[in-house]
Amino acid sequence: MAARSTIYEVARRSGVSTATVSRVMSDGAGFSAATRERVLAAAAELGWVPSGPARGLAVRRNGIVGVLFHDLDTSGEAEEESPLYVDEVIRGVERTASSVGDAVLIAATRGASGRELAYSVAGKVDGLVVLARSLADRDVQALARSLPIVVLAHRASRTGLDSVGADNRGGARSVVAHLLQVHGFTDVVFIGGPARSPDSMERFAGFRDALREAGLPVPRTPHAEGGFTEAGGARAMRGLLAHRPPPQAVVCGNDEMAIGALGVLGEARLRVPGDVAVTGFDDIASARHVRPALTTVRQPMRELGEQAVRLLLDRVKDPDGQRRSVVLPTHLLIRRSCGCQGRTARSGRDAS
Amino acid sequence: MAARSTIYEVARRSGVSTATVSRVMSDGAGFSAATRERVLAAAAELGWVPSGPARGLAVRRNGIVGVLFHDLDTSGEAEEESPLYVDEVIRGVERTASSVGDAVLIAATRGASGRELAYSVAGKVDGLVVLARSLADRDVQALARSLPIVVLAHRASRTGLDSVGADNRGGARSVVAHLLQVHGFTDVVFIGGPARSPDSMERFAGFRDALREAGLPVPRTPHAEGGFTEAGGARAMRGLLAHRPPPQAVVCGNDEMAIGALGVLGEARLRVPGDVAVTGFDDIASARHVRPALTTVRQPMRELGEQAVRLLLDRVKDPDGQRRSVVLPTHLLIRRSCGCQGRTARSGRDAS
DNA sequence: TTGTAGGCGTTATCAT
DNA sequence: ATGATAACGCCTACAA
Repeated sequence: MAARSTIYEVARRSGVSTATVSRVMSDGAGFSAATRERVLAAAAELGWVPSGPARGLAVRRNGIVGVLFHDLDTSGEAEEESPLYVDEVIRGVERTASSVGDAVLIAATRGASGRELAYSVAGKVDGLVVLARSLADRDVQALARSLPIVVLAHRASRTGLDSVGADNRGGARSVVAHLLQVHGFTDVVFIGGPARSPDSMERFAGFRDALREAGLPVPRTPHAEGGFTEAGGARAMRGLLAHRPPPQAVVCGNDEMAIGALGVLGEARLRVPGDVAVTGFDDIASARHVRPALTTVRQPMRELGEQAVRLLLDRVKDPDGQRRSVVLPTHLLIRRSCGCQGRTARSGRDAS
Repeated sequence: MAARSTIYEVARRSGVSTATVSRVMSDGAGFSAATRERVLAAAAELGWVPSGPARGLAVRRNGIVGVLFHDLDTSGEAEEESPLYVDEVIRGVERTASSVGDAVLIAATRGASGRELAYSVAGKVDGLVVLARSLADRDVQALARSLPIVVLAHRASRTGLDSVGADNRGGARSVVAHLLQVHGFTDVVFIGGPARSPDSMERFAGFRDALREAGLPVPRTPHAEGGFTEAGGARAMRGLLAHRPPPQAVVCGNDEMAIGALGVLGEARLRVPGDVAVTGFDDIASARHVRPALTTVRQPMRELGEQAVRLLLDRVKDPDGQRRSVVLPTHLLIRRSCGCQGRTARSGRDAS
């Protein structure tokens, strides 16, 4: 592998100046067809790839948007937090970024080491979308001073930045209302995700909304905590069963925990939905493959990523425009695990 | 959002030269504690984030590794090619890249537009891992002239570059051998992925190996083609059933197609594994959630990404070192869909 | 149509 | 311990 060649070599080889090479490469005008051919030929012969950094320095734009997300320890242990969610968001980001010719820089923060990485990434991109819990609020604020940032799944109010999120609260409220109204349950428990997850908190709030509206007692905290993982959901379910009679329904903060709960209920010889109903949140692929198929709330993960990039690109163009905050609707997906046969309803609301 | 500040402003504000600021930021030596404090304070006040491109230009290293993969059209249509595989690979790449402080630039190619994107990405990274079918061979070769590249899931021999892949052939051979030897099947069909997919071709080769070794007739081409998607697998299965009596077993090129086939068999009132056995490949999450749980071959997707980056980083350090090619072992995962009750066996081989 | 030259923000080499 | 200053590779007026 030869060393990277530069615009100077291309210029010399094709007998023109670097300015002309640059013009040719940027499809600009101001050169003859013959010149163009010579330049292109020289470039091809040398296998020249223009330096992104050099160009970025010159035009003050890198053509890169960054995504910061949270990942568990690199230790390779069993507990994996819902990679599917993040992956879908990233996919959305990638699609809309590449539709305008931008590439996507991704970086996962893991505890303390994340701060450094975040700053490093910030220096390389034109803008940053920051997922929940990937970076401390004060660092987000600090970075926001020098580049456009949109936060995703944060409690928007706290940052004052452009933000996008899903209607977690409304979605949770609608599954729970379904459980209470259609199935007439009165003994319903909630298995939450990580305590500080905004998503988990909002979903629990929706859970409480539904109970309150039904005139049932409203718990102050989730009945158990499963860290958004399948193993965690299983553990939480086991804990629940150890301390009390089985509830009529268990509402899980996400699908993986619901799947974990399903497994434990099966081992305990409890029928789902016959003995206890189960619901999830997100609608990951496994939700419809698991048996019974999981009643859940779909959140538009990919669209979240897409919207985030749209806001970001707009912000890059207009750094001082008005702040925007969009919340995407969620949809109730009724399958078997709640006791229904498979209808579908909708819920959620649009945004500002 | 203020404009990005520069090292000059930090230098002026802290009353030192840019050289000193640079030294402080790079944890180097050669400055007093007091100076260090002043510089850090000034940097914090200004919210300064060093410019990645500028630094990259100066040190000739960006701290970015790129990943090029293939994605279907952005049209948002139904058919999604196994995102899970790519996501896992990317995750592996991200983990080992970030373990050395590098960030990851991802870009999906979609048909023709991909070429341009690929060249643009190549200019921004220190090295590139190129997944199968994301870029034409000649372009890979061209890019390889100016930066380190490792190909993933290519037929290594064709490129002459560092490469990593999984033992697809051995894995496929082992499931099929299981079907033939343990279950005594003689009428087994293969549903392949995209015709030009190296992975699919290798798996089909393994399928043929097993038949040949068992003294059974060996087909020249897959019995059907399902494009690696769930919908495609369903379509392929339907086609098969329309033209012939149900086979004893259907071996699918990947898990999503197997899941699609499972659905169609159910609709056709054929029992799995009672009437026909089904196997997959990859071991995606849904494979163990679907009923019956899918007998499949696990390929170490994340490790593929990790290995790729290791080779890449080594290559960056030693551009002229010897070419390396690693093939990771695959594992047979026996579950229910083949007719067993859930044992587990292994298969595969290591590499050079 | 084409060339010259300054600037983009850092790092690194010499001096001091 | 600190400061000038020349790269790094490209773009873009400004000239010609």
